[in-house]
Amino acid sequence: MKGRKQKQVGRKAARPANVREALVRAKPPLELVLDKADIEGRVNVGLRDVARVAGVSTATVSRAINDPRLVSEELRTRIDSVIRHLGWVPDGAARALATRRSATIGAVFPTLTHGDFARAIQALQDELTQKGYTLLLACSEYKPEQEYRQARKLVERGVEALILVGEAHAPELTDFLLTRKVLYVNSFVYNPKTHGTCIGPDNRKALYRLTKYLIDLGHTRFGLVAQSTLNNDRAQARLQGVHDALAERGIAIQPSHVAEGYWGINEGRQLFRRVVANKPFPTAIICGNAYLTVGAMLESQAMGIRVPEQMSIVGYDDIEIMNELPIPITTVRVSSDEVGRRAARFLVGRLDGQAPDMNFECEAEIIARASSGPAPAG
Amino acid sequence: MKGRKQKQVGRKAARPANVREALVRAKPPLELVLDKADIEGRVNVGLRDVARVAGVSTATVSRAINDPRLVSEELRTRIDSVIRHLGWVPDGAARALATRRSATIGAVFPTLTHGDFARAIQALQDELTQKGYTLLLACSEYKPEQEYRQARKLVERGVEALILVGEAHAPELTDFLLTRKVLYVNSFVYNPKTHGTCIGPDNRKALYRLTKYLIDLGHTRFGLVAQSTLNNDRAQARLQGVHDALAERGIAIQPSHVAEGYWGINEGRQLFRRVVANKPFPTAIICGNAYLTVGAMLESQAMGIRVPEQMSIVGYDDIEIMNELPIPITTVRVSSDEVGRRAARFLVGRLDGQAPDMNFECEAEIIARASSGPAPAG
DNA sequence: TGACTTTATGTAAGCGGTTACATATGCGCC
DNA sequence: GGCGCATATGTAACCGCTTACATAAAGTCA
Repeated sequence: MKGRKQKQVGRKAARPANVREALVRAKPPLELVLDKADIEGRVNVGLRDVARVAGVSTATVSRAINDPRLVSEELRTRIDSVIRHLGWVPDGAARALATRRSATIGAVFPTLTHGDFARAIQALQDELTQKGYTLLLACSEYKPEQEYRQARKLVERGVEALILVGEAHAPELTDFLLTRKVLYVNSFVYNPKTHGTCIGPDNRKALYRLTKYLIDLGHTRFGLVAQSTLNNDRAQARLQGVHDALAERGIAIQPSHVAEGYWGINEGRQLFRRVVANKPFPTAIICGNAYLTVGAMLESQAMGIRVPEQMSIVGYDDIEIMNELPIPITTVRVSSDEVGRRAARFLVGRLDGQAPDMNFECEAEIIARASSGPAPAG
Repeated sequence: MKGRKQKQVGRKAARPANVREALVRAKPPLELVLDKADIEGRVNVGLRDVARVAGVSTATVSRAINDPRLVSEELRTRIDSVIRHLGWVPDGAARALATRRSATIGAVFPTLTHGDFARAIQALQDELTQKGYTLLLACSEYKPEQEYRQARKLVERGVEALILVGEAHAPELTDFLLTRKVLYVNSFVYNPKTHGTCIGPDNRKALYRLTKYLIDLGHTRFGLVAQSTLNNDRAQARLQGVHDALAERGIAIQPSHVAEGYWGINEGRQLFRRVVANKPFPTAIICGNAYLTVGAMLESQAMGIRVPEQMSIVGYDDIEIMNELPIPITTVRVSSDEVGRRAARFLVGRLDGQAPDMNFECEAEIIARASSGPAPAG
């Protein structure tokens, strides 16, 4: 690194006494001193410079900014003004190193482009900022191995805790967290049986209940526009919920009425077409996420299917458009905000040595709208 | 801080020679040494421990991980295995402090919940990760003063550069960046006249052209479902573009045909109702952002207005649903990905001492769809 | 073969803060 | 007045890495 200056032997020894004492005694006009300090050649002002110019020790400056009560009124104001004039900003890395606290919390989300994750992140951030922490964010793109790498990097960056999504992680990651004793939480899931604290909805239960709701409406022929369960334990759990509810009533689902895909309105359309291609088509379609649902709904309308008279369509996740389409869609609402906020509070609490290690189940509420109704007669 | 151990006088002096030499000569089974190291009482393993266990100097370990070519094959593998066994993760803060490089870039976005910002952020992150940087993210919630605070905090955290959105910032922020000589870019805008590099579409021009496109279709009665211009220079510029185009043809817009609001489909609906309440209603409605547009479109359909026969509706920003509604919507497409990617490349380039300081205008393309057509006769 | 590179490693001084411990001063009270 | 204690400041040793400089060993070449 070429920026580094030549050895600065004697720096420490040469400076303090004379300069400082001169200052203390003479108290030259502040401006003058500042200019001098500027000129002196150091690229970045440091706490030491503040101390020198203010004529105090580094310890006092440090105290003045971290716990002002420890410093006399007079020095405090003097130091403050020097800081302002010098435009000094404390160096986070140095502070982190010295205190061994980074006041940073990391999060690895599959993606930012899902509205619910975005909302959770925003809530997370608000909450953390409020408590004096910073969020360090990374994306796994639904790849466990990338999740592992990112989490590692975050730990390397000194995060004091980690927020993950889901409960299924690469084994390396679990090992890593365990051996390093990293505090973390699995968000967007509720499954007390797995390792680690979890904060989120019980995905299985949510879809179990949604399915039962449809069964109670008399439906027996179901179709699934499912989200790929690859590397997505939430989607898996939801699917499980559907199957559990159906099995309970001895209802079988025809394989050709199940289509699995990723994400997006258009994808939803395609999958929907595939599902309804096999007559007699299902009277109830359950979709795996919000955008797939919107796609299914739009396609059903394009195909002239009457909803809910001929067919009920329900989804998961309650984004605004679910309620704004010509036929508002029945769905499951989970407060992503709450997930984010709770996760933040939990971790901060633990870091501050409070808060028991407790799982938290977020409400998953069925919002019944016009897209679902009784099964058509016959 | 109670975690700190008692003064460790003599630590440095006492350790190296004897222990190390013993190791080098004796080469006891690795496992044994590891246990010992574990037991030794230090909570976190550090590079020093790795060095000690591997029987080399700290410098060698450092080199082995940062520039392996400098270390002999033999030592390299020995060190690697010790690192793995010890589960050591280098301390980012210490490294940042020593190198005075954080390999971190900060970004302050108004919100994460806008799809285009989310996409830009994701692109940003991908690109940065690829180049070995980390993204530190913050939200301003459209408040300049919060933007300032967040940016400051990011600088404190040691970011080497900053990505902002828009060109209008709190004066304190501009000052701060200037005096601290922080590298930054204004994203999502293109206006070479302002201070700082900008990367994004020319918002004014984009809507100027969109408006002209409508004028060329024969429209003369315009309505605006505008996004609030408060603290949003992009929205302002877009509005300006509309006005410029209209002024050029001497077209006046009736004040009652302008409604301003924030965000959301529902908001779009309300604003749309307000605009069309004043007969004769406009034959062309220009909306300020994607969700307002969707709202306007849905409401127009709910009201039974025939689009585009009676009225053209156009928007800004091309999110998926714009193309999936029964009447696909004409809009302006800006590649948020590109904005993010370019911003990342630019900053990384500058940091590495390449890349000239150059503004970049992203294409803003008009995507003509079914929602716009010739003005109704008469 | 000896002076001169090159290559592999070690030594120790930082990086810019924090904080334990030492010191100095002021105050209350017997 | 002297003792104890609280308050305000200073001194300097760390935090866990990197890296300039020093050193030693192994080529290279005239």
